[in-house]
Amino acid sequence: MKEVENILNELNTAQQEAVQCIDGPLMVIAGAGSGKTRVLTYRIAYMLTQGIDPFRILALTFTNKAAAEMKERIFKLVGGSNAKSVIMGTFHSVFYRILRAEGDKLGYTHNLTVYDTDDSKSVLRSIIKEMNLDPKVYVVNTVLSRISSAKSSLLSAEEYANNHEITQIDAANGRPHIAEIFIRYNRRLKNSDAMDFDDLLYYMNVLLRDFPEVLYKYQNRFQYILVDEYQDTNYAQYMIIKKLAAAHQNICVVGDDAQSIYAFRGANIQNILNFKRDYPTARVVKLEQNYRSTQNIVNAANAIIKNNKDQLFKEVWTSNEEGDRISIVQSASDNEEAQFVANTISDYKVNYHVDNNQFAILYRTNAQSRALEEALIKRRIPYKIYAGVSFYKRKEIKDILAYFRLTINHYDEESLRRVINYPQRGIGATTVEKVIICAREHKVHLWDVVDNPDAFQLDVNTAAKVKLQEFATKIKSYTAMLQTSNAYDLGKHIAFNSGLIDELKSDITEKERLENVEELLDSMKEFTEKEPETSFNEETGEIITEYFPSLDRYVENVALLIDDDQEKEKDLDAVKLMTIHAAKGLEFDYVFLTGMEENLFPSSLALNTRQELEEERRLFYVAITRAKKKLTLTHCKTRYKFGSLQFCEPSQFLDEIPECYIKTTKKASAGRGAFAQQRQGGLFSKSYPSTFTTNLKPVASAQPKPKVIDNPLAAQVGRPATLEDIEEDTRVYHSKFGYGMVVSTEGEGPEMKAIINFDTVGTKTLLLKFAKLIIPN
DNA sequence: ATGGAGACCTTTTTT
DNA sequence: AGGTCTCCAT
Repeated sequence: MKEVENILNELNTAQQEAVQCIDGPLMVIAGAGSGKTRVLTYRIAYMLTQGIDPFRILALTFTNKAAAEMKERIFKLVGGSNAKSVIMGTFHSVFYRILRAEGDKLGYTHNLTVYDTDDSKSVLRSIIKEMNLDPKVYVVNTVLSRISSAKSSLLSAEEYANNHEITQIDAANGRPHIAEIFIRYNRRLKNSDAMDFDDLLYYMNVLLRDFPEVLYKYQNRFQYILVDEYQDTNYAQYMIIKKLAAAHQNICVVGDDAQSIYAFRGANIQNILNFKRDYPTARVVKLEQNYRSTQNIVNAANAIIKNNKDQLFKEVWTSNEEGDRISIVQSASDNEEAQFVANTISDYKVNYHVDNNQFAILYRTNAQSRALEEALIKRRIPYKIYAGVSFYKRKEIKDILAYFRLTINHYDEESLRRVINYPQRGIGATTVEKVIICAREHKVHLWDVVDNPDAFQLDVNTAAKVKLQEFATKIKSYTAMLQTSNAYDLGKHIAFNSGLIDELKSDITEKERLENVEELLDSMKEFTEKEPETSFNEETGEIITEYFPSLDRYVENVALLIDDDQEKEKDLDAVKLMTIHAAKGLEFDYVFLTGMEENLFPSSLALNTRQELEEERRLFYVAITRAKKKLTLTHCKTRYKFGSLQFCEPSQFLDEIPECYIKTTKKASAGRGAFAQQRQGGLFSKSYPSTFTTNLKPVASAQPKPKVIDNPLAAQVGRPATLEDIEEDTRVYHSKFGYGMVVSTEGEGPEMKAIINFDTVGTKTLLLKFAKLIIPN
């Protein structure tokens, strides 16, 4: 174990203060790149050197990755079982563990299943169908988000239904039945002995609220609480923390209000802004020295975030070198933007011998990745996209996990429905429907009917009944093995015995899915052989150092896991592509932030309120502060959106960067005037032919891209027209028809048309997205 | 039962 | 454009 002095010597003054202040409430405002994780881990290490019992320390994170990383780093600092024994994990996983132990008080069992978002949606779909509601009105996503935010605000379904304000909003939106759906949804989950993600927080609150002895127990257990990313907590999380910390007040929250970017998921920035109000005696430590980025980047980021009203004061600074100025580059189209980025990366690699993995290309929306990918492929630059479906959300993985879950919990309705006829075993949709109706009529579980159709006078033919019972028998045979076979043995048995493996093998195109199942089995093997982590019995507080690695243990662990192949990713030398959200917490030498355009970033959907715009600005702040050495912002004049070509204006955020940090000057005028400005020069002045040729094999989807609107005449006679330009009596120039006057317009957005009376060729009706009109000088 | 055509809808997404 | 969902035809 490291000595106390050593731990403290590696920290600056503010960091030391944050580390040593272990009693009483503390808020650490950690600016970007200020060594937040370092403080968190050193703080825990420090506490351990002070003789604090690791079992008394609770550290909550938002991601499994963050928890794992912290664990590893603490282990390196202090080593041994001490580090392992700190209760560290995501909000959801820690509370899931507690709820499994205490859930009987709320009418759940210790086999409690967690439904992920897909499961929730599937339940909702079936309820909406059962209620004969129009799925086009009751859009699953909308309904789920209503329910989710209610739960995050600790509103029960009944309170929701009885709240006039809420029901009136729903009614006004034409969805008066959401409250009823909510009630049924909860009932369905309860009946399945399942909780969704929000329930894990909601019921943890209920537990602490309604059972004083439980509250007392955990207040006593967790005498030191640390919360990472506090700015992203929602109300439910906030309340849990508040209740747990109420007795001892040893609560340390770490975060950065400037990096709060998850309001759309219920995160409430007020939690961090109001910490002082909640804990008047709280100490506040600000980590303001940035160790990551150049002065230009840090200063630009500071200047931008100043435009937000909701924030805590802090002045981030760095002693790093001044560095390159920020480049702003305009391209004619999204494809050219992508080519520019790829070419620049190539240049850097050649000139400065930079590895691929020091580059990141960031964007606001996932859809933007395609053009970038194609350009990188052309340039033969290895890349990896960080997005898409996580391993545990893949169909084949969910299928096999559904078998596991059903084995453990027969009442898990979603799992039952998922696998009852997959692989096909002659239990068709009609039979399943009848089972559902029958179960609802008798108010029993689907499983009960499947297991014993005759007991409930199920109205299907004998053959179907036999098949149902065969299925139930099969599952029960798995259940019987839970105590005798370890997770790997049973998992493998189920994979083969259920027919799942054969099903995947039979279809040659499913090879990847088969491999994924094999990978899952590998991970089960690893789990089975792994030395168990120290745990403790929630009920008795007894420390458990050994347990049988059974399937239910495995599922418990995997239920809330997302990342899988972190290890592989670490040494992968590839350019990284991801959304800005996904980039939070990461850093790269060279960052390209693409699509700096109005309506894309900031998103057109975030322009309604100041709060929304401020969140976009924080997102911009996060993006900028990812860069260590060099930041390049790109935007283009046209971009394909939803399949049609759109004109784009530079993002208003570009105007917020003081010119002294920008490589190429940018005139102050925003909006129209800024549109035609050229932003080239310096390092990026080199132009690349737009028909960049290589002798490589063509890109996967090598369809010829529609020719970009890039009219060379524009520079001579005027600027390209935007949709907003076109109105009655607007004077325009067309490369083929010459000058003319707009007579009238019809339609909106990409489909907007204009009737134009041309001086020489007469009246024409033009679809504006194709017309390449120019506003004459 | 199963698959193909067409309609529809697009932000971000730690669990 | 592209993915997902629905519905209809086979």
